[in-house]
Amino acid sequence: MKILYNDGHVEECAKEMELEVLRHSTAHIMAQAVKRLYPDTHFAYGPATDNGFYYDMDLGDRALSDDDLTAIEDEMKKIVKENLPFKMFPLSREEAVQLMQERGETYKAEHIGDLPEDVVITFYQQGEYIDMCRGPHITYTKALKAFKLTGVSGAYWKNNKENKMLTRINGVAFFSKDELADYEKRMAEAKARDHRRIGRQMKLFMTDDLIGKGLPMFLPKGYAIWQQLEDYIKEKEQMLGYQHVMTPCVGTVGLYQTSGHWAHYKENMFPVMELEDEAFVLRPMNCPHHMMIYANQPHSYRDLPLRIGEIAHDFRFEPSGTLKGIERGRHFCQNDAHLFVTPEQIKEEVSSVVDLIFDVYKDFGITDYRCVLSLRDPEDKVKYYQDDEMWQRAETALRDVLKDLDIEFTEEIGEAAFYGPKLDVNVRPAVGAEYTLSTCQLDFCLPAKFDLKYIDSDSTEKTPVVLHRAILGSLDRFMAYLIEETKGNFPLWLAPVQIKVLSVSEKSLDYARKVYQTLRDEGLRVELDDRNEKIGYKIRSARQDEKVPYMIIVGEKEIEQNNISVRDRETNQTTAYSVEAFIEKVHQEIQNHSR
RNA sequence: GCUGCUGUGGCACAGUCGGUAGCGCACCUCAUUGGUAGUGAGGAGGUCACCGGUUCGAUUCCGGUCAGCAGCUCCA
Repeated sequence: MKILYNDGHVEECAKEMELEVLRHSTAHIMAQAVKRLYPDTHFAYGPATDNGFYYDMDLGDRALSDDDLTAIEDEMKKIVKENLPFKMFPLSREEAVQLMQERGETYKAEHIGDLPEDVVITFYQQGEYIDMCRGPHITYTKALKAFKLTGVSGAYWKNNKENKMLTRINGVAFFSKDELADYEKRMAEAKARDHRRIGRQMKLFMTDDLIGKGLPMFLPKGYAIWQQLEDYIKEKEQMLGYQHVMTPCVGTVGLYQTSGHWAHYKENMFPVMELEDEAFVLRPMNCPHHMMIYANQPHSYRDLPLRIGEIAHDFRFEPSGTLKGIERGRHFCQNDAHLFVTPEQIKEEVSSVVDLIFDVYKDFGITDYRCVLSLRDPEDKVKYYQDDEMWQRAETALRDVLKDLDIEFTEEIGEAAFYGPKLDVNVRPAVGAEYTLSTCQLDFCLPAKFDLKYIDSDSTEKTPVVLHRAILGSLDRFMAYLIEETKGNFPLWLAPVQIKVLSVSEKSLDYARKVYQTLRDEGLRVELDDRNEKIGYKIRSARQDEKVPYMIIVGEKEIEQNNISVRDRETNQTTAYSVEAFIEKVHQEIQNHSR
């Protein structure tokens, strides 16, 4: 594909850049179509994205409907058919500003002011449409063969919520119609494994307006998974010397004033409850409680590291628009722990936390993640605790550990917690934006605020350092991730229903009940389908609705041979087992935690 | 929270250019006793999210509220 660069020359485009250029040019063509249909539209930014492009624009008071999008799409097709050439011309800064102002493009004019002095300001034009842009672009509109407008939403000018909200039209573009069809197929599949949908289908959790939005409730089958996760991670932690505690879901306002959370996050907390002479809030996090546990008794350096863990219920008043099933709710359960360590122990403890994270990911087969070293923005004097020396020390310490451990990571400025830098491990859900699954945060700040001490070997009082860490993050979110990764086909050890016994007919009912009871007595999560239905139908519903790992089919044949026929979810193969041999196999498999 | 879209039985959807609604799955009953992805017949279930307005009449049109979805912002 030939493209037009902003110095005017045309050249074959590097393969890896082609799609981006095509998509960005699609944004221009869309803008042209919009301008034809709604001449008083003013444009802001219109970049290429992962699968397509968007363009932010000011449409005045106009709201776009799906029909409007179709009309824009049709106009775009016309423009493609007209096969207009893309042309490029540069202008001086003054001329550029003047041209944009003449055309009413105030956002573009403002943008010129943000550009570096030495940059050459270029314009691209196809037909009657002119757009200030650094390019490069396709050479003719006919190069655009497969695109679709996917939706309209709002976005703030320059991503700042103080600014005017513009209309963003999103679209996708590909080289060919086949690729577009492929993309649409992938999107449909992603939607089908959205944890909210599967959660409802499999009866894992529910919400109800009368309970309140953002407050999911786990049903028996969802809670079965939950309990497995809780037991799993607590056992791992116990092996590593963690001690688990249980603390209340409320605390006084004073507690959060002491920690500093009050100043930063009170808008996102459920409002204060004032009773007798005290003021309480539902707790949004557990650090302060754990700090007080540490402070409950004096500590020697010999006690450290002290690892306090809790599967803790937290409440955050998240903005309504950010709620998303069990991925982000207003109540959730953290797999939280605070490690109280001496400065010398930081490296070893961070490294042990990182090991634990990856050990757990291995158990769950999680391979698609990204590590981020989240640093403070030194310019932001409001959000971050002000102590340059402390930040310097903490960020350097965390970075050094990550380097020593040979972990691949990117650094992101302004992503730190107010009290310290973080290592975040991020994943991408089936639908929606990337989020953090695990985190490990280095904190020199809260221990000082709570005046925590230990007596060092030289008999002097010193302040410990705290590592905040969450491995499964919140159990809710982790479960959301697992649902989407497995499409509800949980591994045997997690499956809410591990085994389903299906009777062929009434003649085998008694035998089926006996098998069912035997498995239940083994502590297995088993169900019996003794409905008056055909075996094919029972298999279908066990597969489709409940995604049961093992189906046991029992009929007259099995009674005669005193065995069971086991159908495997993965292979759809049926194998004959004695009940004892099957129990042995299943226990074995659960122990191994892998399939 | 902001912008936009959506809201019809438990679920997934039709439909009504204004005259109070249907299909499939699920559910219940009966018959069928069946062997590896849907046995047949019958039945029950909805004041079309809620509140107001327009109208002889609103599920349908208009306004508001609530909820869901997408994006933005945010995520200790």
